[in-house]
Amino acid sequence: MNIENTKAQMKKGVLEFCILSILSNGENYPSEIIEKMKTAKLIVVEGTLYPLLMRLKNDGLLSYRWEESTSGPPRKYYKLTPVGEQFLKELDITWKELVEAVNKTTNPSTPANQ
Amino acid sequence: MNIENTKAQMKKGVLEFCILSILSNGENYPSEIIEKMKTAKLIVVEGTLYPLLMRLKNDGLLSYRWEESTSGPPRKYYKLTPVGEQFLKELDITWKELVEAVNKTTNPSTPANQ
DNA sequence: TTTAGTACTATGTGATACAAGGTACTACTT
DNA sequence: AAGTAGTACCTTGTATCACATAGTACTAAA
Repeated sequence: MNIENTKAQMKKGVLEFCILSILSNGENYPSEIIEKMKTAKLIVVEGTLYPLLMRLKNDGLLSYRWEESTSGPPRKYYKLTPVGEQFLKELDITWKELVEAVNKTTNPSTPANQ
Repeated sequence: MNIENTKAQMKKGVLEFCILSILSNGENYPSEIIEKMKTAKLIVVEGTLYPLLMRLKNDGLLSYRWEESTSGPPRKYYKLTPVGEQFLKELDITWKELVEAVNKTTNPSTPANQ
């Protein structure tokens, strides 16, 4: 049992939310997503991101188009589908509820209401 | 892919944090923990909690004592060990960092500092 | 042709929330 | 005494996901 493992566990489910959020601001290809996550201090590696994008695409939340690159192989630019946008809204609520629930549990001295 | 599954995934790693937090305020036995979590809108079932408590105990973060009950079988009252208290402090930091990272990713228009 | 850099893909492992089922103790009823 | 309900603790099997690792393929420069 160590902090690193717990951090990894805490990230589960949250990555999905972050990726959809990033794509809601416009098209991105995987390496860009990794960069943006890193900027926000959320380290994600290829082995995590690619399967996740594949899953989101297969579930109809994302679509992509190929685009040639002048500096390497072609890139897959992903974007949200209407279903993805709807799902993102629900995830946003879910995340806020989780944060509030955790705060209630960990700060019982400062109840939110009552 | 549905919201319920994502909720379950988001809870990973967070439950550990919540349970340690609850126990930092004093001894509790499992059913009490489940009740307190439910009050905070964090539904946890026995099949999740018991293995988790066992693991935390085996890792030296928790200890317990038996106490007779007037209304059923004896109860296991859990409490934090010094190691558990230290770990909780680190988890608290980890949680705050995660919340900030997610907020940065999902609200890029309102950077926290810069 | 070789090497380096970029980009995408696939496989196997470990951790964990949960469903479902089981054991055991107490108190009340018949 | 036997049966029932309620409470409490425990175990097993499944699905999901982050990650490490390794691999494929394209471009450009040496």
